[in-house]
Amino acid sequence: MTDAEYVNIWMRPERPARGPKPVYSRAQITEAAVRIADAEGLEAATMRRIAAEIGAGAMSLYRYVPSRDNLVELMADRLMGEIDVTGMPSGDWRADLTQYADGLRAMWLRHPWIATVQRSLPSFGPNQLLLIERLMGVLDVFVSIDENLSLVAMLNSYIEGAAREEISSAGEFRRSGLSESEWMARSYSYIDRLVKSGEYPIFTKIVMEARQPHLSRDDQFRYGLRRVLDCIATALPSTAESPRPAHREGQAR
Amino acid sequence: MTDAEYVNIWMRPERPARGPKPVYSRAQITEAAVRIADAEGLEAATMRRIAAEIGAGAMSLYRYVPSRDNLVELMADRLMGEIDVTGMPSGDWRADLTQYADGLRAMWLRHPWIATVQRSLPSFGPNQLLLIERLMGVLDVFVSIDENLSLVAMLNSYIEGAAREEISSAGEFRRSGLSESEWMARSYSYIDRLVKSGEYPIFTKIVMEARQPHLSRDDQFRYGLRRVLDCIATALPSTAESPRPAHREGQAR
DNA sequence: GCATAACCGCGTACAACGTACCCAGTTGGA
DNA sequence: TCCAACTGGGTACGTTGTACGCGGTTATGC
Repeated sequence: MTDAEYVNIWMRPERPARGPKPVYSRAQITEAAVRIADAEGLEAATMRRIAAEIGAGAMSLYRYVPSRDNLVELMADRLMGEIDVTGMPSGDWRADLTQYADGLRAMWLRHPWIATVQRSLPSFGPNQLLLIERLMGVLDVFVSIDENLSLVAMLNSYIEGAAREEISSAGEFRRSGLSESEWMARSYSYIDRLVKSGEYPIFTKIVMEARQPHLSRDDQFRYGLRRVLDCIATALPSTAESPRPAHREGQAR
Repeated sequence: MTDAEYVNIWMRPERPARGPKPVYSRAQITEAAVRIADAEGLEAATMRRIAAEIGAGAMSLYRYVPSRDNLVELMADRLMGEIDVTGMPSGDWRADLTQYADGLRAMWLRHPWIATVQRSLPSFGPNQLLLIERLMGVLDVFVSIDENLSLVAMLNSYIEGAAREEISSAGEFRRSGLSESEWMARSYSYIDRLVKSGEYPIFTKIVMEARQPHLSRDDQFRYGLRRVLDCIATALPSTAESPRPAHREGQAR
């Protein structure tokens, strides 16, 4: 009954404060779990492993967190806190959204396991909430709330999609157990076979382009981002664009 | 050695053809796994459960598939085959991309568990390859290959992002073990507390809007998609837009 | 025609997982 | 001072992916 009351992690108090003082803390456990996930992937962050990391017994974690799923929620919200959105409705919406985009992408690349946590239901942790307030505050003065939602969703989709692609194509060799060069050698023969078959002309062009990219990953991201921002600009009133005209090319930074 | 040769599922032959005739098949196993995942989520599609579904012993599956991870790859590629891209470079790129977008979104909503399979490395199954050829063929005549990649990535990100949001906000209550109404009642109290606190004005506006949406999910998707297509249009040469002018409003269909 | 190698389905077994349950020790409020 | 409410954590259970090996089946070389 009292347990069922707190289906939501964010409503459950960390410690009811009656018995002996707890030795550990949610923050400490979350930190250890993030550390392990960063180094070895999310599936390596088992309850036993996390407990060992902080020198506790496996079952002790359940004094602080109701389940592993809930701990992952905590981890995800902790990551949201890494994105710097201080002073975010600054007046220059392009600068704000660019800073946010860079921050979110960088966070994904630092913690690629975030791609594997599916929010089965929206989870509004404190960091997530703060992010929503600041980020959506940027366009709030220009457009209606549903227009804002639509635009921010498009921006977020672009960033996450780009990050997902970077993660899957460049990193995350943990799962396969192969080193990067090993995998390259293996998959090369398969891709080579596809190319040589002549049945996939466009795929072949993609492979050739990928072998000799003339844009760095950062630049590719920036290029696509500028396109998305230009797209957002068309949905804003003309008064919004004053600090930095849409058609003039600003420097990259 | 001979096993290590086939790290890639698509290079491993289904059956070496020497011993007795196999009773089952990869396609049959994949089909059963998809059926279970659709009904009860991907984590319910265990090897034992899949085997039981087709009336086989658990270990028999390993005669056809090297590991569960590889089976999931097979499942994902099977899903790609559901998207109708026949005769796709039709000349009307807007119509083509709209059809693709609707198809991909519908597929995601039919198989929400696809959101939980992370391609740790790009997996080019036959259906995936065919999709790439047809889809990227649409813009191939207008732009360079890297521009095409950038545009298609943006489109895909939008579709997947929108689908992810629909899945997490509307469906997928399997994991929590709660019914929809139960969960609504629980989370309502949390959201209500956030709203009443007055600390989150924009979040509050979002909640109010969500309670009384004035656009259906389909329309929301279409609205955002049109914006993305308009954005793509600006990157295309003016000759591309002939069949359907950008500034004239076509009917929804 | 027949031995044999290469396959088949699948039962058993094992390590690793999340976590229910329990117990001894600790502590703040009465 | 006592006891309820906590603490850390050991043991144990059900479930998972899958390594291994068995007895039966079949295409192939002689």
